[in-house]
Amino acid sequence: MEQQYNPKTIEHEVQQYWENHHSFKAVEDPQQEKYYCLSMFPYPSGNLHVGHVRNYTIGDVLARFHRMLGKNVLHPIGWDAFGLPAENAAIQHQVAPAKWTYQNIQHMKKQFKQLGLGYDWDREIATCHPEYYRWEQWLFIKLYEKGLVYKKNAVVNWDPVDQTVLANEQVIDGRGWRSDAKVERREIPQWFLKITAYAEELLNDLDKLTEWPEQVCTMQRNWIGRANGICIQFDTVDLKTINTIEVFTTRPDTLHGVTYLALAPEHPLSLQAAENNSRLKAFIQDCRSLKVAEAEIATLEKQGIDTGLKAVNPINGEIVPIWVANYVLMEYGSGAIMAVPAHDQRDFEFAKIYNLPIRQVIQPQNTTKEAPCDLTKAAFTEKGHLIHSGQFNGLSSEQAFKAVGDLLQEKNQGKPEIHWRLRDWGVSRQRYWGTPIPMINCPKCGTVPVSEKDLPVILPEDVHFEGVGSPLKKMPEFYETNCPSCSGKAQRETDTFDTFMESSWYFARFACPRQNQTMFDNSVNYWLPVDQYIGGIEHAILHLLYSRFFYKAMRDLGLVKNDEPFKRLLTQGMVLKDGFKMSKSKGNTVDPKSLMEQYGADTLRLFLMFAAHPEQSLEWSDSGVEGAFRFLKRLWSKTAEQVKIKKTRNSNISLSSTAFSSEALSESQKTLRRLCHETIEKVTDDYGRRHTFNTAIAALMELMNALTRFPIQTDMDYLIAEEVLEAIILMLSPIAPHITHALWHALDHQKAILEEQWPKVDTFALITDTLEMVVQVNGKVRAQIVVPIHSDDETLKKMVLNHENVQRHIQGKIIRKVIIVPTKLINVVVS
RNA sequence: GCCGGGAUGGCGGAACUGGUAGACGCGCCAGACUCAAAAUCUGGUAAUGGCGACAUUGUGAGAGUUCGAUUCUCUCUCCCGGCACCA
Repeated sequence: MEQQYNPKTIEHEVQQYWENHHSFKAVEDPQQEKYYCLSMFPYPSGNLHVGHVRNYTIGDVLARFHRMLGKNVLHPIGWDAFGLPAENAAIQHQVAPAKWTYQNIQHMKKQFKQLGLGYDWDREIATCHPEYYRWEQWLFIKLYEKGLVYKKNAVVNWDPVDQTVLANEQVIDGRGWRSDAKVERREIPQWFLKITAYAEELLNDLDKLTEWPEQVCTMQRNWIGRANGICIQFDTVDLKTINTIEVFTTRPDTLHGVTYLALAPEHPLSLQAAENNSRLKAFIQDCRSLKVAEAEIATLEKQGIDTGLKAVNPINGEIVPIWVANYVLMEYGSGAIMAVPAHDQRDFEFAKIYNLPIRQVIQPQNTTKEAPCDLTKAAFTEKGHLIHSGQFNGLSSEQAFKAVGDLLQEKNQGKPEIHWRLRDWGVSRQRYWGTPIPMINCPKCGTVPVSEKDLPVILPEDVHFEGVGSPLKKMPEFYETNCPSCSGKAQRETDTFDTFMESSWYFARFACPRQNQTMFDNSVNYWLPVDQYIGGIEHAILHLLYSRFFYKAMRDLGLVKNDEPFKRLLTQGMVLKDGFKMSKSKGNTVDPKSLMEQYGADTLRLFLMFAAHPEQSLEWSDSGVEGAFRFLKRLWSKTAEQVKIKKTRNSNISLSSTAFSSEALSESQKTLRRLCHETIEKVTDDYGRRHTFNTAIAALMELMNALTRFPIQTDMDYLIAEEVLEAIILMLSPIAPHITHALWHALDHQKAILEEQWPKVDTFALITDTLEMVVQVNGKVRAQIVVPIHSDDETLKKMVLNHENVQRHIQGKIIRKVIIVPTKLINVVVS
């Protein structure tokens, strides 16, 4: 074998070997346990960044590890190919989005191969291929037939100069990014998927996701936001057109504390009131220049205007003013709220600004007298018991919830309701580079879905892209068609789907990506659900929730079995540099290409897995890479040395591994074997259960250090060294697959390392007869003692109290107690 | 603003169930090899005091629970992710 580690030639050769042997081709085999490992597919932006490398290396490590455990592994990859950046590139570089995207895919594919990622390339998919999106169009029509699709008006960011809809990302400080014009909210008809029909199940099934990070489940729970409350009707005073205002509240117990109502600026009554109120009209107009983003509204300085109208509190007949306020969302509830400044922080802030009364009606638990709590700085938002609430005084918040609800229901002015924060999913995008929505607008028949036999509706790829508006709207050859129902002249939808549509089902299509008769065939029942899904924490809500929704909807259409698509989830942290998410705009990207050229893919993979726990954000540093490279070089020369010894020694010195357990081993031999098998135990757990590749690598480095210090003099030394070295190489192979492939071959193995089994723990090697315990006095470490295993408490106590350093610290003091934590620690408490 | 997460040596990080804080790596220091340098190998490396044994302090800040807290509870500061048209 070569004396020098030369990653460039090795990696190329090994990659060639995998290619020639179709090493990663996945074939269904009902006899074998399957393992479907998937990293979230990338958007083909053109350049690979370190975050990608991290994501795909984690997936590759797990796929290779489970393969060595004997499972039938599916590890596919594809491209989330539709999206806004392609349109931007089209404008910037005068290249069609399709061409730009395909070039990027080619480029990134090459880089993925250079990274040594073990994908089944036969299953590669790109979402911009008609063979892919035809099934999305087909599914959309099925969902339409099932009543899960509807059309309604919804607000978008409208650029009045460019006459185009803008993404939130394209609105900067309230202005269009290209035109710099003040953005307006505009309502246009759009398609929606009824995800709220699954709200309950999406919430409840989170409990089944025991192998998901708890924080992701919590975020989804909050996002779905089940709210148990009461819908209350306030009658308006002297108003004929709109005689009630509906509000939703989760705190009916605070109903006596209502001092005003607040309407969203888009609320029908707001608009009506503005008709002969120019100040209000101007205010509503002002609110319209807001970007369509919740964060935008929530961080606003609270503003509002009194409409002059009044409403009646149904519980006590009190007349309260009706305001229009910018902090009330039209999308949530009924677009109107009852304001209780004393017990809601946002209402409190608003009331402070406009000098509206703040009336306490809830008193903290455990307080008996009716003393007002401090409401000068903030609202009291917790539950308690009622005061100043007439007949309800003295009730707890929970009791009042029911009592108030009952009374309102009796008076026919309210009813219990469950509200969801989750809103239906708007899937229309007024953009070119996306899946065409398979709908036809007929002047006679209205909206009609495209016939199944006419699918796919193909997106024309050869277009002239100006950047203002979608080219589809200027292409009669695209939109002019006939109505499937009456055959008369009709027009196609020119909007395309939200790109989250494609990513909500691609994981299932990997089971049968070339199937052109049906969306899925029987192979989905073999491969799904995904056993391990890996992706950025930034996808914790939207992508994962949409995918869960799709899966349930597809289940109800009989397309898949099971309730949840992803059994186990690993959310990787961001790769940061100088404390920021890497992005082109910040100019802080690290190019993996130059690192790969300098050190090779194995070093880059090793470093990324070593630098941090996969779920934590990773602070990039160039210097650490050197250390990973050094480790591989040491492993290389250690193996070369071992091979040399092998050649000089008698060839018949092979012993079966049981021989290692014999009493004949020396202390140092036993110690090294024990460390080796402890390491196998730890690394197996780190890979399989904990997914902490960083600590697995640290353990392998420690074992390597021990091996380096172990002198080889006898045949037994040599055999033990070989056992340890082979264990290190095998356990490192999922992370550094090229070098370990070469080293395994150099150690005279015929089988390729990726066909080998994961090393097994020899429990005999773990046996020891002493252990080290820590001795504390009053919780401070004062000594370490080596004790025979299974020592009884009395013996331990005696040993500890006789210890010189312990004696010094307990001298002249009274021993209060001695705490013994078996196998770990003894704490002497004195005073 | 709301929801979720994070903060540990000069740096990246480890400490899994409340039990030796700083594993492993980087960097730095010293030594070996070398005419010299690079590479490589060996040893040291939280701070303070001490020749040393050892002692004191120390995990963003402040409080609390406990024999014992990086770990649990509360309050706060700063940073990161998401907030429905970036993917």
